[in-house]
Amino acid sequence: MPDKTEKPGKQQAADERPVRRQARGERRIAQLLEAAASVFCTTGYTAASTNAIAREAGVSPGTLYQFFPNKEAIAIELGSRLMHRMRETYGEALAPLDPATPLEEAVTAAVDRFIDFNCRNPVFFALMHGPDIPGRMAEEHDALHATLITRVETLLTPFVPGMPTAEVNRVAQVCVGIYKAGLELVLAHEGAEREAYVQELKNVLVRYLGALVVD
Amino acid sequence: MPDKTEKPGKQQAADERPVRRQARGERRIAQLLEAAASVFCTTGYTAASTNAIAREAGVSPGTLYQFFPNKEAIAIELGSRLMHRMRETYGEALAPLDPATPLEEAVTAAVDRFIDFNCRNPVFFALMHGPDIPGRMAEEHDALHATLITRVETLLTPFVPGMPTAEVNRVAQVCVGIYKAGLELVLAHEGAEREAYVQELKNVLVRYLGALVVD
DNA sequence: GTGAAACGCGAGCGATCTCTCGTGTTTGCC
DNA sequence: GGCAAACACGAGAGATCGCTCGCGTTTCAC
Repeated sequence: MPDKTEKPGKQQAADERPVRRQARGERRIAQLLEAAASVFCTTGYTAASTNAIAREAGVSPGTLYQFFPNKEAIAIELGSRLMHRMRETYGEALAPLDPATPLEEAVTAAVDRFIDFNCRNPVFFALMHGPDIPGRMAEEHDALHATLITRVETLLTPFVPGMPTAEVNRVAQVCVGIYKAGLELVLAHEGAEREAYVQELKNVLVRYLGALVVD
Repeated sequence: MPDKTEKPGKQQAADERPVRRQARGERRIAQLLEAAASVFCTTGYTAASTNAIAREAGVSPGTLYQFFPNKEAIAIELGSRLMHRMRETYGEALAPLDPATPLEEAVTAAVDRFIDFNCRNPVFFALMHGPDIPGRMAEEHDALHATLITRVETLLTPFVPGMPTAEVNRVAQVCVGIYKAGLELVLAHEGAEREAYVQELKNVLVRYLGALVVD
């Protein structure tokens, strides 16, 4: 039974009470989500135990379940807040491009933004990457992936005017795949080495897409 | 306590008996490994239960533990046999290249071979991909990854004569990352669509590496 | 044929994990 | 101040999983 009562003041279906949160409760929720992020990062979702999350947050298991109906809901809410933060950080993300923008610049901007976000929020990668995502998490995951693909497609379209949509979709899938692989390498290194991998990721994308543009 | 007694006739350390396998036992082992491959493919390593593997193989849990000391040993042995099959299928893998071979041909040959192997043995991907690999599996994983990187480096060297080794290593890491991402997309599709993704993967690698060659 | 060892079974032990429940404390509203 | 609801606790119920153990069956060397 999912708990939609994180925000107070919303009317519910007949079988759920509003549960008016106090300031203390909101603080606990934030605390628990932060602890969950930490635990998910180090052990992954499935291996993370709710008791470990509660311990990390310095509360009892019972308290955790005061705010989340189950372990999955923690990850869902965490992912949701991450998505929200991502949207508000980048507005409409890698969106507004006048067709005059050169490809290299567009790729650089998009990669820089996403890499930056993922470096600041390593949980994002941990939640998205694992094959250990159960039930409703998978839906959320697929939805995010789909919107990402769609956005890349619209980003791509002006650069490859005559390409059939099926092929555009394929190219977008490949781009996202490349980005994920690059992100993994980037997160695995630090400092100058990390910067070098970022540059390499940009190179891969620019050269791949560049060949399609002049084609 | 790891069990090195899969092959009969080997002398052991003082604390382990040889355990002379009968033909029946070898058959059971193959049966169990096949079942494990199936279960690992559908649920991943950590989520796979030894009881499920035994059930899939049509034997009791006790019988499974007659041949494997623990769950990890199953994955280890499975990975080991997979590696062996890979080596014997491709000899020294993507090895002998006279320097006259054009880049595109080299990439095509290497990608085709690896993709083919991974399509025939989907467990390989399942075992390598998950972040859910515990203990000694991780070592095996890292070892394989390292040898793969090294091989790609030596493959790469004749094409980029003046490049410093650190950069060669980075390029190899990127290539392997790209391959993994491409493999995931390839395995997610079938028929003509799959072929198209294989071609796209080759394109990415050729264009990325091509720019380094003429550089 | 006979004995030893390999094979096979399945109930169940111990550990772990998710989630509950009874009880006590704090907070906010009148 | 008083009361209802939100918050907090932690033992433990219930389920699952890896793995064991005792005992019965099959195989094989002699």
